[in-house]
Amino acid sequence: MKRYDPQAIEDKWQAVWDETKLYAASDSDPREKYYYLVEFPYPSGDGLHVGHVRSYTALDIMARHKRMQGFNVLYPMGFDEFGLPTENYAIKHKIAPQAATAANVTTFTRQLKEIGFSFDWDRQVHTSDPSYYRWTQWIFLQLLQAGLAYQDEISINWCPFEKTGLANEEVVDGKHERCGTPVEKRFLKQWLLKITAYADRLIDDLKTVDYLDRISSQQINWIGRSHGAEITFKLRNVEGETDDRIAVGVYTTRPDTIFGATFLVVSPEVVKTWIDAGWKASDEVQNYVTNAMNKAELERQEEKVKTGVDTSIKALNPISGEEIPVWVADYVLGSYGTGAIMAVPAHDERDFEFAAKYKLPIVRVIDGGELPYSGPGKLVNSGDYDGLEGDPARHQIIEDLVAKDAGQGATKYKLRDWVFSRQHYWGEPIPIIHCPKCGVVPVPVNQLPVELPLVESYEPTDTGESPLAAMTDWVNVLCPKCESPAKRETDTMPNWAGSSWYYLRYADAHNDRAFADPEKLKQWTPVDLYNGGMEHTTLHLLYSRFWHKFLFDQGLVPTAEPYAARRSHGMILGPDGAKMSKSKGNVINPDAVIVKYGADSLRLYEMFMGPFDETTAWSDEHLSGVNRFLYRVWTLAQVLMSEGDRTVDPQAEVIQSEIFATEVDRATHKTLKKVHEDITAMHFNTAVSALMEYINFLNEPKRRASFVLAANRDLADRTIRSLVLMLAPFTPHIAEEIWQDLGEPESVHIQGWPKYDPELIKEDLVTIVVQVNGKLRANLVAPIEATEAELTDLAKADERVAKYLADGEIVKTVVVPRKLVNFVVKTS
RNA sequence: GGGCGGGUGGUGGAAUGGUAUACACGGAGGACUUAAAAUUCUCUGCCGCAAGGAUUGUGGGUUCGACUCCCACCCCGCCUACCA
Repeated sequence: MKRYDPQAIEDKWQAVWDETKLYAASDSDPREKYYYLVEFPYPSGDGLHVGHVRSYTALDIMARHKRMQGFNVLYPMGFDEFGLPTENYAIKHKIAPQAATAANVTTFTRQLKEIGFSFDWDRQVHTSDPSYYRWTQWIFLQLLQAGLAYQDEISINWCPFEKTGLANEEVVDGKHERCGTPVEKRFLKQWLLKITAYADRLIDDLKTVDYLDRISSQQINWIGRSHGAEITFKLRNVEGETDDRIAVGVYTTRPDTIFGATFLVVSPEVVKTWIDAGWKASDEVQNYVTNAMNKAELERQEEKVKTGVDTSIKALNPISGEEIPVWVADYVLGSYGTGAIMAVPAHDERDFEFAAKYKLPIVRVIDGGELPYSGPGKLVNSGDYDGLEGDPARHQIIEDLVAKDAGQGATKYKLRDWVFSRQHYWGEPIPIIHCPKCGVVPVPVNQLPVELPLVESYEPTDTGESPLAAMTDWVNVLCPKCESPAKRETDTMPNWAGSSWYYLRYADAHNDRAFADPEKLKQWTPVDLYNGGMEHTTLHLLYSRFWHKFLFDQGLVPTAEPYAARRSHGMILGPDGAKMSKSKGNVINPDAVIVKYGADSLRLYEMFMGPFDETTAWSDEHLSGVNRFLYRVWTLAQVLMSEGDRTVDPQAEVIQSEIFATEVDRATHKTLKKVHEDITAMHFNTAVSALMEYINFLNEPKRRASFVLAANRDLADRTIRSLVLMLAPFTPHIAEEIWQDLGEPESVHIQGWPKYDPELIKEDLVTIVVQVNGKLRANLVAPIEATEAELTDLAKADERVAKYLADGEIVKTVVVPRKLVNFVVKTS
């Protein structure tokens, strides 16, 4: 009997699939398209992670399943190559990032092929390839032209370890999310992209796509839209005079509490602009502001006790007419709203704390619970507005503010513009030339790509300039407009640039005249199903939606949203239940798993380990169970296929009847239905369970022996075929091998998916559960069409039930046809 | 503090109003073997010798019937956070 040798058959078939380009998607195929996308990997030196495998296997199964159902499926793969780990590795080992990337891509490619994913390798995308980033640069120039890219001298998050500016999204807990270094503040001239211009659409259009709820809500949260009012308080300086240099509006979501505003708080950032404008601050205010501005984010966040200084400025409440003091305090952020608030200590916890500390008045204006009370309620102590409820009060006050020209309704967002400059070598050069005469000049499109020059040192500098600045040959150019000496922009793009549009390039990966042909975009986009990690929800996913919407507005892509559906896989933890990390030594290497068990086992285990979207810990023991299952499948296949020796083992007890065939076919079709539905719903773990149950059923010794009978030849044949077809999406190699052993000349992966026959799975007998007062007392088997009366009689007749009915009165009988009978009994 | 998940045997988990614990792991015992591994068979959530009983984080509710629906609370995970 032929032995199961996973590694041998996997190598063999991978070579065949590669050579025959079995999974290449055709642009001219008239069948309905389906586009599955997984996040392309960053080719780090660590190699493929089992987390990649989980995501890629899931969509590989769906892609294979859809292909078998006759769809023209696109399931592409590429590499997100720019990024700091590669640069750091290159610096440390003194090799070019290009070389390090090439080596890592080779490893990743080998690993991906060894798992047998059905990617269309002809459409590979490499973000660091000039033929690709040419178009990344081109899109940037379109953004620039549309006024969505701009330069600004801003205080940015600066990572002192990697010596680069960071986007907000990359700062976690005041630390750089990748290297953990506390982030500092620096003032640098940076390129920014106006993602805030798309804030509303990025929220509102979520209604038009099918994203996992937690993904949508996380994006909505991150964008942080709130509705309120912007209110102008007239300011008077110490002398009681108005001063043009000091002015501020405040933003509040609770204009209804305006009578409770007992002071104003302005952020140090705003006060600094006053000082810069020439306003004379007291030494105390001056010091406080300087101090606060020098603090790193982390320090400011860590302060538990609020501090502040009275500026001696007075503000006039436009509604109540009251004069209140203006304070500066760093618990108010310069970067949100207007950078100033009206403090309502009675109804805001932070203001309450501050007022208590500095002995500022606290006035209740909303009827409700204990102070500080931030809930809803009727207005009190609010002059003419007393008695109004929150919503009408807010509307009325905003109306009155508008009438007095002292404010209006306003919508604010937490989302900030995307800091798009990095002071690093290993990224797309920003295609800009700075001319002393003409200013910012875009590199003419026909001169794209602006290629990264080879440099001697990739070390970032401390000056806030990228290493490219040292490349004078490259930096010094003539201005494309006036031909006077000019300099290239030396900052590069963040690593999120290339990934913001790569899914479009898959539609037309080799186009050198456009980022993609409009017809091909129409053919393939949008992505029908996109799967990726939750950690990209507020980074890559949001950025790429933004770019896509921009391209849509430019008429360059056919849809307003890039991804029709987005799903996310759960994290795989180490066997110890902790997040996998090199330092903890709990990293599972897929290569080792393949060497020991084979790729099919790896794939099947990752699907079986638990619900696809939930976090689960790795277990080698559970993996070996799946491996055993595949050996059982193999052995069973040998039995079902055995040709020459179809005699009965005289010792074996066999079933040789029509009932046997009916029973087997029914099991087959039930499994077909279950597996089909579970793949569609991404319930891969239960699909695998169903296959296991099916194998257990077929493998029962009596059945196994019966399959070998000459009379059951056809039954055995159709059973093994259905089994192999069902397994094909999950474990493509073993399925292909058995399919070939069945004498089939063509690949199993281009066969039609076997449809289940609803007639076949109809049962004529069902198990009826009999309960007394809701407690299970008996099971009985009854014909499926039995009436309520018949079921009641059958149930009453059962001695196990009768016992409980004897000493009481049946007050009610509940019958659910095909399912149960429940007697409600009252004992006297 | 806010948002989103989740809590079921020794373990991963199944069941979305109708037999709780499918499937798998682990464990126990048997067969095969000189032996071990592998394989294979039987048993295996808890208490109880058994009959039986209790049981899905806790407490309450709706229902003939609740892991499932509703209310309150406790715990865990992820995301986010002086966002006014």
